[in-house]
Amino acid sequence: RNDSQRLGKAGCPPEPSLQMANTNFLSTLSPEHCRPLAGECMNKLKCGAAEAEIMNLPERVGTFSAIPALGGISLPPGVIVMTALHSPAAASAAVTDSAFQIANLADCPQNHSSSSSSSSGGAGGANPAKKKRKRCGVCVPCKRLINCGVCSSCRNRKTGHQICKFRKCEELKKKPGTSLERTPVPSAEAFRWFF
DNA sequence: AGCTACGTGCTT
DNA sequence: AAGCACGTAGCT
Repeated sequence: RNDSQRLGKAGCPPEPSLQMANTNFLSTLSPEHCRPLAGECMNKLKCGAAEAEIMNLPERVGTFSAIPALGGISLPPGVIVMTALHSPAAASAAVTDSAFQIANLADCPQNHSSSSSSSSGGAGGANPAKKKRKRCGVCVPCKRLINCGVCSSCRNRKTGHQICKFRKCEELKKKPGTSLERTPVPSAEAFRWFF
């Protein structure tokens, strides 16, 4: 059983434009895709909450007053986006897709991995150089939820053991040590996710 | 135990 | 340099 099967109708057509179209925002609206498709840490409760919030959006999209964290303050969408992206407080009460995923980062094992992995390692980091890096979770590829199903990584999943090329984290593409923690997402990209 | 996907060596 | 194949870390 390959991923495209597990993801249901996931295999998207080879057209780049269509692939961009399925760049995960809409899919996030579906509860089904709320599940950890990529084996990442998606807290089910949060999923449900965010899902409910997202469901609220369409009817209030004019003012975005549906965002509880902002106390019903009406602001232009752009302002909300930027706020959500850069304010941890806003992000923790995520409503938007991007903010939702940022919020989930807080729950990612990588953020408390210092305790869990080092202890579970038995040797407990006796071999830190061997440690696998983890996806940043904020870059565009990381935000993709669906395997394209047509790239070499998808096609060769059995032997290649690689994540879909369109989902390969930008940070992981670089050599270890060449990055400054997390690469901030360009604001233009943020808008793209939001709308 | 089984799965996903990172790291790395080999091949093209 | 890019792609492929494999080992295996990390997670469920």
